[in-house]
Amino acid sequence: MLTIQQIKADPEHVVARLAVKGFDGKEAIARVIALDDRRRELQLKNDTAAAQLKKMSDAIGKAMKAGNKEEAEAAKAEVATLKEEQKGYADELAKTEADIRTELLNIPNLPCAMVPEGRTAEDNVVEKTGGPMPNLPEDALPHWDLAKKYNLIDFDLGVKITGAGFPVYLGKGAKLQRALIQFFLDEASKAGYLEVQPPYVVNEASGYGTGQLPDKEGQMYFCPADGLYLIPTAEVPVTNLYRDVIIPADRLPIKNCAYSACFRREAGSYGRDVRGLNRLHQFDKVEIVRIEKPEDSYAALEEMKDHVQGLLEKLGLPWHILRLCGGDMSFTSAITFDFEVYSAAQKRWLEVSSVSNFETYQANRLKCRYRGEDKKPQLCHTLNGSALALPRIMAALLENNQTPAGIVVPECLRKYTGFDIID
RNA sequence: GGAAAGAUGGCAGAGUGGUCGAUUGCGGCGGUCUUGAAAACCGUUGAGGGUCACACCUCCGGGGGUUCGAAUCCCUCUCUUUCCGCCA
Repeated sequence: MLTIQQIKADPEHVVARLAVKGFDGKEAIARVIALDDRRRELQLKNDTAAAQLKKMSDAIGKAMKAGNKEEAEAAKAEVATLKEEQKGYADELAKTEADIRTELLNIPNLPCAMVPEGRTAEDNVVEKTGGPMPNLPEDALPHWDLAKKYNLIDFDLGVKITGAGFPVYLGKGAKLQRALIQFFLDEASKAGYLEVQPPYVVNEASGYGTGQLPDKEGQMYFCPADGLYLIPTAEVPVTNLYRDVIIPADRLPIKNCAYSACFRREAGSYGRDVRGLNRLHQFDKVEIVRIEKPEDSYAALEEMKDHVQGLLEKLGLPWHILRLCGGDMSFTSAITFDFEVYSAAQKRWLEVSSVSNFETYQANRLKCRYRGEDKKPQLCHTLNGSALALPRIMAALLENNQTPAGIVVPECLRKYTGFDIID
């Protein structure tokens, strides 16, 4: 969430930036400022009363010890009214603080200066394009047909044992999945990311820490008996490793990568978007997460983009990078770049990675801080990116690499798959 | 699933109603000594709010209560550990 300091420093600017995200924050910001003013006022009153109470209690203690019974009793009576007064302040203070938090939780992050204006995905800016565009014959098959033809994925079996959106990978399909995971993890390790294996289920505090709660409550699978959420991305457990910690400056940057299964309810999706591997309830992803000093975070973001681009280059897929416009960005992000690959038989671009800088927005919720030169703890910047999500990579690979002889496995994966063609 | 114990500062670990935000040890930082280092010794070392800066206030897992006064007593929730059972 935004910090009070951020908001109070320049409220007009905050409202203006929120507008870029299509969020009308004028009233909410005004409410936050009013609440905070009230909070300070109450804080002062409460502190004064509490200090007075403390002094009087000490005096009573001393009187008791000295044996001045009557004096102590008299003081007790006096304390009672003051105590009543102080309790009133304390209660209202607590309520005001809770109100501020509620307001802040519902205000999205500010898009940074580089974010283009826009409402929808149509307004995203194509920033860079690369990779060889395949030249497929007219009768090229979409990946769901290829998956069936080569017995790589059984969607119906998934429906039987679980439901739609939970495919079963078989044989070379399963091996290709495993190869991709290993390839991605190895590449991340080479780039200096520490590999982490996190739990796939997290508690409520972690959900709030990275901003899935309360914003995307309905998008996560929830286990009511235990109050736990299935992770929608490894970003959640990995970033939350740094919740409530103060990191010594010399330990930054922190670079972690993690493979995990990801679970998303995807309520409200339908149509061609969900066909085959395009949108699943469970999928695999390798995620990279960084904790940075504020002054380093944008350089880190570039490095992450280069890393993702490198993966797509090695896989030989046609890709482009979108700079998301304000309206298409997520609640918590300050800037996001989406990577899409071209799925040649479907003739459409598929999102395979999303690389974001959250600046201090997540860190403020997480209370993830570092101690710099001046000894005072201050908020870190957090970043993350997919490197990469598997299903659409799989879809594009199957479609783009189909030949009359079979599906050609990219060179970089062969040492993991143990085969170079699917036939 | 059954039983017990516990939750205190970066860590370990005291503290059972009155200057306790908290003894002490380790670790960290600064210094003395040393050519340098180690050892030893001295000092320092939590977070949040608030202030120009002080003052001041809050925080001993969360919430509630008793009391003039709670880390300490009571209730409740959560979590952790250990033992038994079951099991990969």
